[in-house]
Amino acid sequence: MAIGYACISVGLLNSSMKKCLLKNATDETLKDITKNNILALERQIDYNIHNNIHMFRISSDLIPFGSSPVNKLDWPNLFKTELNQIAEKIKTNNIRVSMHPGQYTVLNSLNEETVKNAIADLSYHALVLDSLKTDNSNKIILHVGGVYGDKKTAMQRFIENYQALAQNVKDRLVIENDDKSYTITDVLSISQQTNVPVVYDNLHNYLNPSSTLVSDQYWIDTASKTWQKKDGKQKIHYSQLNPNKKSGSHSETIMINEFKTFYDNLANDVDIMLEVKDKNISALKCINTTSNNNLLPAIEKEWSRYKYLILSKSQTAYIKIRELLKNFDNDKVLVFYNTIEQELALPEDKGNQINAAQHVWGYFKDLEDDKQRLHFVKLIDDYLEDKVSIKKIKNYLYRLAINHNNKYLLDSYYFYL
DNA sequence: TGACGTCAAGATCCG
DNA sequence: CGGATCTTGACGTCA
Repeated sequence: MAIGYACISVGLLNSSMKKCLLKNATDETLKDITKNNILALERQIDYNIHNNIHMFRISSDLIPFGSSPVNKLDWPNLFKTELNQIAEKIKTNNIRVSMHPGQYTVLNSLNEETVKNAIADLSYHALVLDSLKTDNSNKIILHVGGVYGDKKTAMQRFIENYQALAQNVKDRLVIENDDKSYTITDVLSISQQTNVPVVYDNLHNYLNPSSTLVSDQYWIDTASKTWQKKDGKQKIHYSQLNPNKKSGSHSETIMINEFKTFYDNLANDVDIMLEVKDKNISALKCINTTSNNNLLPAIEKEWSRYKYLILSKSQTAYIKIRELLKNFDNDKVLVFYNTIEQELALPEDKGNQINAAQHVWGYFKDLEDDKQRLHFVKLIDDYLEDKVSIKKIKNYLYRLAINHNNKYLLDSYYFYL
C-alpha cells in the first residue's frame, strides 16, 4: 500500500516546472526549459526518496509542448544521461510513477483534429514513462471525455479509438470516473469491453454518483477486478471536498481523521493517489498515520517542519506538542496531526505571528548588518499598524533563509502554508 | 460567448 | 527597480 501525490512538491526549492508561451517556443527556449524541468523532476524524485514517498504523479508539463508539432526536439536522446539517472533512482527506490493528461485530452471527441491531438498527447505521455524505463504498472490515467448528447455512442467511440492506439500507450492506459459525465458504472462498462484497468475516484463518485448507491468500498472492490498482474497493484484516487468552495474543488489539506476512517474501511490492498492542494504535505500526513514502522524519526522530522507555523498560531500548542514528542509512541500520531490541523485553522493573531517571526529572525540577526536589523524592526512595526501583511514578513525571512542557505528553515512549512 | 481547472508567464501597478 | 497583484495562455466541452 503506497500513498502518493501529484506533480508539485510544496516547499521544495527549484522543483517547479517552467513553461513558455507558444509564441516564444523556439528550439533554444524549449531546450532550456526541458533541461530545467528534467532537473526539477530529479529533485522531486530525490525528495520522495528521502521522505519515504513511493508513489508520484509526474507533471505533464515536463516537456514543454511535448505533444505539439511545435516541439521538434529529440529530447529523449538530448537528455538521455539525465533521464537514465532519474530512471535508475525510480527503479532502485521502488517508486511507482504515473501521469495524468488534463481534461482537454479527449480521445472520444467528434472532432477528428481533437482526436488526433489526443492520440499525440497520449503517445507523449507514454514516451516520458518509456524514457524513464518504467514498467507497465506505471500508468497513464485518462478520463473518457465528452458525451455529445449520446453517451452510448460516445463510449463506443472511446472504445474504437482506444483499440487503434499504439501498443505502448495501451499497455499503460487506465480510465477514471469523472465529476460530470462518466460515472464509475460507465467506466467499468468500458473496461469490460477493453480490459482497461479502472481507477476509482471517491470525490468524483460523490459529485457524479452512479445510479447504484453503494459504498466506496464496493466500487473499489469491483474496480479491483479490472487490474491484472501486469498492471501492478490496484490504484485509486482519494480526495476531500473543499468546504469553502461551491464547485467540486479539492480541499486544501487532507483532514486526517476522515482519511483514517476511509483507510481503515479498505478491504483491498490498493495504492492511493491523493489529490489535494498541499500535495506532499498531506501525503506525509497520510503515510505517517498509516505506517507500522517506528514513527518517532518521521514525526520528529515533521515537527521540525511544522514548529514555527504552530508557534505562529499558539505558544501553548507549541509546548503541548513538544511534550507529546517527549513520550512519543505510534498511538499518538493522530493526536499530533489533529492538534496541528486544529491550530492551523485558528485565525491570524498578531502577537503569536510576531513571536514566531522573531524566532525565525533569531537565525539571522547576528549574521546581518544594522540596515537589515532596522528593516526587520520596521516590518514588524508596519505589520502592527496594518500597513503590511504577515506574508511580507515571511517572504523577507524566506529570502534570508535562501541567502544563508539555511536548510533547516528552508524545509519549514512556515513559509508555505 | 463564457465558465470550467490549472499554474506559471506575462503584464501592470505601487512605493 | 523590486515586489505585489492581476490577467493571460493552452486545451475542449457544455450551457
